[in-house]
Amino acid sequence: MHQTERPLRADARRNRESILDSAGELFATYGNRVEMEQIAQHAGVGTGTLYRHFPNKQALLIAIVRNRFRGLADLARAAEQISDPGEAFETVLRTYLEAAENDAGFQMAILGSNDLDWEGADAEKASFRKIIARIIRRGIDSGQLRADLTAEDFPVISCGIMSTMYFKPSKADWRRHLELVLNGLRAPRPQARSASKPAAAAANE
Amino acid sequence: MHQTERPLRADARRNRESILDSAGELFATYGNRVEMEQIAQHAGVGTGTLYRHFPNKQALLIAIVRNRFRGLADLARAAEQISDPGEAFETVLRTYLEAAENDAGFQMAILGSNDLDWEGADAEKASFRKIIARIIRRGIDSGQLRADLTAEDFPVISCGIMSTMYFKPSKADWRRHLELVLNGLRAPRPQARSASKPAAAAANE
DNA sequence: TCGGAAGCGGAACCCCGCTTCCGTTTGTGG
DNA sequence: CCACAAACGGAAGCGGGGTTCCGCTTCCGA
Repeated sequence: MHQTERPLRADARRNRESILDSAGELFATYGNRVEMEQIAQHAGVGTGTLYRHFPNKQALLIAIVRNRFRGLADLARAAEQISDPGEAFETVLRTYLEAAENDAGFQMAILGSNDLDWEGADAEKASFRKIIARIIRRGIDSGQLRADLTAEDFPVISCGIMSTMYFKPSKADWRRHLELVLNGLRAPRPQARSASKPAAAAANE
Repeated sequence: MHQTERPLRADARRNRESILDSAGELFATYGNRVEMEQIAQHAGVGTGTLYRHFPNKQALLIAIVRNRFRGLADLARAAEQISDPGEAFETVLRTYLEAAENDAGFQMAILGSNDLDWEGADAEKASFRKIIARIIRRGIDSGQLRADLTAEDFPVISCGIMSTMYFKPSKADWRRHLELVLNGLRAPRPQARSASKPAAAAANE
């Protein structure tokens, strides 16, 4: 279908780049409330040029969010380098959320916002899904994460904590939320394994 | 300012009621995407009548969400009747989320959606805030909830789990998310208090 | 250097949903 | 039963923002 597309003219490529940059920046701040004209202006082009490069607003947004997907994968890879498995896990989560804190593009990448049709973004998505799976597995194997935790839990959890940023006035408090949740993800201390209470635990019943 | 407002004409009151009902129902399903005309039609009135009763769309939505606020307070009061403090807490949370599952009005009541100015809804809000505070206090005093849990955590937590409903395809999985989080809210088993590992815990290192 | 294709700009267009306006209908107190 | 204020309906108005259109400009290969 689109093999051998002749390379863009020099000015066109520059503009395309500029549009993506501007759109990324403005979208980070304003979310889908950005207007096409706003983007055009910031990029120093006319709206017509915008539409030469992207058929409509949604296509432009998808292009941006795709970039963010790649960013998430990078963060995950970086976290994977950490030797302590538990810390690796907590670091992915934390850095994801920090990235999302100031960038609606990352937010959307994490949420997977359902009112956009993610055409081809599945590829990028799967790419870091795999990394996350490895990190979680490592955390479980080391006994630091609950054994029943799965890779599918990850987007749910990050989505949940992230929503705090949106909706709750004290924006900084997502960190507390994070600690609360992490606390629920850690494996119970191994010595408690013999669930039949040893002696002292008659309290709650 | 508005003392002694003469009672509405009979038909007017009926219409007002019908509008609130229809709006509540449609808003539950469609969220702010409902159109005023849609509501009018469903209520069997003209759009003009809508605007006779509510100055604009936002005012109508606020009226609905206020009702939902009251609904939340009812749920909280009901849960408070449960004798076991831990279960009382878990029940509020669970019933809130179940209410939200099929009603965007409840969702908005829980989120406190920031792009509406909540004019006078603070009263309703404070009303159940108090109930929640009591429930949490009871849970802490009984040793079933983490001692550092506060009433302010509650909206954050419910907001977080709720977002899962929105954004994640497997809508039913918010229940798993809930369990995950509850796990982090429960007080650590009392006997584990001496955090210095007794003996068996050499595994992770 | 020159021709023409590729690219550009931005005013105009269009759609959509909230809101307003006003002629008509309906309830109600005297 | 009458008169009149209150309430109604829905067509028209309006604003906002995405998208299109087309005459003009710029790049680039021959």
